Amino acid sequence: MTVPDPIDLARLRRSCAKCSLHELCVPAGVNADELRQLERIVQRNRRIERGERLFWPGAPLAGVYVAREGAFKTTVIDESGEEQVLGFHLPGEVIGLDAMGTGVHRCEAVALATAEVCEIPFAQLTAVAAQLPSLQQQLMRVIGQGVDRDQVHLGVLVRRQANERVALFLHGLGERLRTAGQSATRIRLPMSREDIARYLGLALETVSRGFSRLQEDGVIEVTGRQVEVVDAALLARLAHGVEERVPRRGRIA
Amino acid sequence: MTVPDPIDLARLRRSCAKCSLHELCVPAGVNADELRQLERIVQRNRRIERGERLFWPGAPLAGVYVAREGAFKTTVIDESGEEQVLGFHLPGEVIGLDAMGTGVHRCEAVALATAEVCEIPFAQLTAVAAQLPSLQQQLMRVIGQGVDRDQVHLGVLVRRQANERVALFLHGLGERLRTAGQSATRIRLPMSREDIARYLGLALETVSRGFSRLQEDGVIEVTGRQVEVVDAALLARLAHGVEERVPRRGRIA
DNA sequence: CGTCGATTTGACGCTGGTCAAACCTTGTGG
DNA sequence: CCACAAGGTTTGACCAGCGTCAAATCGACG
Repeated sequence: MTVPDPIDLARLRRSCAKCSLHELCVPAGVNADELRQLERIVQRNRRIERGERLFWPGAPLAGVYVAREGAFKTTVIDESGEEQVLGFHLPGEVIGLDAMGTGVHRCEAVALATAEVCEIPFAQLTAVAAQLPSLQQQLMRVIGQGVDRDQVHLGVLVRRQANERVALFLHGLGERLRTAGQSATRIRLPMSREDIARYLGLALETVSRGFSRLQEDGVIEVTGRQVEVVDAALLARLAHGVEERVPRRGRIA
Repeated sequence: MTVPDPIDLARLRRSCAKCSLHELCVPAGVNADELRQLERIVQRNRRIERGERLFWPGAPLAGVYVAREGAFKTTVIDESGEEQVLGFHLPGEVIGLDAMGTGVHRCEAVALATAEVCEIPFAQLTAVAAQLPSLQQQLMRVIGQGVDRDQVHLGVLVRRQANERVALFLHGLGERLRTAGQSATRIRLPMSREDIARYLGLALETVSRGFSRLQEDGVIEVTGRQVEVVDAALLARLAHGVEERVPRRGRIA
């Protein structure tokens, strides 16, 4: 056991944050020694070209990934052959925990743009985690948050109007871009309208109409994949289902 | 360390299976000693009346639960005040892992019928798990399977026609009842049409019409909450989205 | 046997899916 | 640097599926 070293810790934290591993490390619960151990097993700077896959259904869980640059989508093909987009993964967000349960991936992760990822080999992660209760706990927490996100997503897909879904998507994306250290108002979408549609459970034309409608209403400016959020406050309200130009139909008192 | 004791193990396994803890214990990975330790901390036979809650949003994670009798639904209230049903929990299925991430429940669990539950206090579970890597892993596996289920649910809610959703719901329920040791064809639904509707993201009238349609097509016999599956094979096909796409009032060929 | 909530059934209109075509953006090659 | 090609995106027209409102009927339980 060594005495905690504030300077080293700070450097590692920065490096970790830079490498976007902060979801695993930063939110407290991991001390200097543990962070150092974790750092040691991280494999850095693996380059993934646009369209390349990080893993695919049936692949054994090799590791968890965090993009430093670029973006990913995770998808499954349902039995009718349709692609369902489960989620998008921006820099700093953990990818690959879906195989946690079975040890085998059920979805595939595709790079939406050329990406730089860090990889934590799973065997070594569990080995380290087994010796570090706080990391174990942190791992649980990250998984739990993933579940939370899924449930939120689920809530969005059901019972929300198409335009609300689009607004919520854009709003959420902005928030996440902000945490990733990018602008939340000047957005270059890494995914196509079709990807968004398959994420939101809509037809791609409906997504497109949603964007157009938001532009008409002065909420955003759209030019293809370039989106400028003009009225962030309004976007947030629309996302939370507060208004909607057409008065809402019958609702609980 | 004691030598594994097959007789004791068998007894415990049975007891565990009877108590419906099998999701945590049975699927291998837990040996006799570990199972014994786990058994020791299980609190048995807590009685929950219909409508009573096991936990609610904001409640700290006290333990994980498994119903031995009865059934539960887990729900959240979205920001517009609507109740969204996240899932139903039949005997043998673990309840309460949603608080894994944060340590605080985000949903509430309500008994749909008077229930008998076993509780594993969380603090003790983690304490035991910390010393038993295989249990730790098994815990992860159960959580992972929960995530899987969520993603399947998600897949159902999107892109599926209303009638397909109803068929898939009934089919899935039957399968789960079978694993719980009950009949998969003679079903007494513990939940209302409204609960089902809020689970599937439909209006309750649409769910009702879905049941009626399945009856017209000779798939099931419905009398209120009593459902008899007449043609299980057809139900399975409908659930998997094969056929359907039948002209307005035509029967399935 | 009566009451009350749950379920079914009917009628109608809106949201959003589908088909189709025009338009824009981006990348490529001349 | 421009022209062209190939996706990607937008927009329009149409209509069917399903949500909403309303009322009748059923089932559970006192």
